[in-house]
Amino acid sequence: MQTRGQGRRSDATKRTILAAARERFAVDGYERATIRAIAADADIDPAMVMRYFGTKEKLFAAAAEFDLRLPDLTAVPREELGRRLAAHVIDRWDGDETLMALLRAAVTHPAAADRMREVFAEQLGPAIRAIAPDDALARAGLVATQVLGVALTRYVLRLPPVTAMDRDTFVSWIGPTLQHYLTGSPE
Amino acid sequence: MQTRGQGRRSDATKRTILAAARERFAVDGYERATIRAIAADADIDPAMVMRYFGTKEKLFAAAAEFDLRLPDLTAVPREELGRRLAAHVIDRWDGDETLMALLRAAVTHPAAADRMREVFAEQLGPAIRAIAPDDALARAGLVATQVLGVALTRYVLRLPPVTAMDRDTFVSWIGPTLQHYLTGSPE
DNA sequence: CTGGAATGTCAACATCTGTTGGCCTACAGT
DNA sequence: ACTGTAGGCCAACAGATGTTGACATTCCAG
Repeated sequence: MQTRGQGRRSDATKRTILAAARERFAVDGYERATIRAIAADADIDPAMVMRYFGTKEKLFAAAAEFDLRLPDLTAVPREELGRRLAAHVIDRWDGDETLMALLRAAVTHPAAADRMREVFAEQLGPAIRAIAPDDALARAGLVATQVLGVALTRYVLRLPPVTAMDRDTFVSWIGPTLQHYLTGSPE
Repeated sequence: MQTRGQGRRSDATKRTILAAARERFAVDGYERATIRAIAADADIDPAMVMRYFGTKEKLFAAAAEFDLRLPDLTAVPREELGRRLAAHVIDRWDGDETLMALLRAAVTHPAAADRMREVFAEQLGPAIRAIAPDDALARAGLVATQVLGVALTRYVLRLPPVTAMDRDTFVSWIGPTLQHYLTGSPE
């Protein structure tokens, strides 16, 4: 038995599988991402995937563990909240495929949709409650519509005008919207 | 041969199949919506579906024919554009599952994503060019992020705070955002 | 060196998928 | 009444999928 050092040898394999799974789920969505394809990407026998993760469903759950990594919004000047959040979102997601995996899967797979709701209930909700106690729930929902709308059109559907927009222009447009949802009131 | 009157007898069957297909695609997405399930819903043999539509792709294409039915925005007072568009979107989509079908499928199925881009290029793009010739493309993209974000969170993911919001509150929040994207400038 | 656990490989399973071709039925035109 | 044809049904195919169990290999503690 070995309990110190780099950990089990199989941990490396597990990580390889997870990386391949994340990519496949991100590109293909839950149904089209087959265990066999993931295993082939990882250069590993499909049976290993089952041995380590038990089931496709559990493999997805492990691969789609998702952390928004929201910054501490209470430390941000109130009038900059929107821009800061917009910048964070785009910086966080350009180049990370975990969100795409989760989003693509959430749209067709009920369990993934549950997880998506969890992520927003447990991460976005509290963060917003900390800076906007009134109507925090509604505000979080509104922020979600805009933020996930960006994720959908930019990273998943790849609408040309949206992908073409550079980071700063983006922040200048989306920032004020989020600011309004966070600190404004309906007209 | 019969060419007048109610049309062929099979046209009714076709319509039944299309209705069932729209519902299944909307609920399950492209991959999980099986021809067999659609046929069962329509109380028809799976082979009939193939006979009439040739292939699953073509069936989807026929079922996801989608019209935003945008109103004539040039007839709307400039300062009301945002609210009017927000109201239209929510009224158009509450209760119509065609959008959900298209959206769910577009996320995992490349051909459906193409169609989604077409819809926005051919319907939203021109409508916005008519009222905002400058930066029409970028503005259309921004509008798409917010509008599709609403569609995604309200009708597909069903985030509780978003589904809970009633029509008028919604319009009061989303309207100004769209107004800004249509007629404003980045900060 | 040796035995047993951890890792990995291989082949097969049951099931579901889109799709096809043959067959039956009903009915319109003659 | 006869026939051609459109509409409908059944059974089957080939391929892919998640999953499983039996077998081989590697590795390390004793």
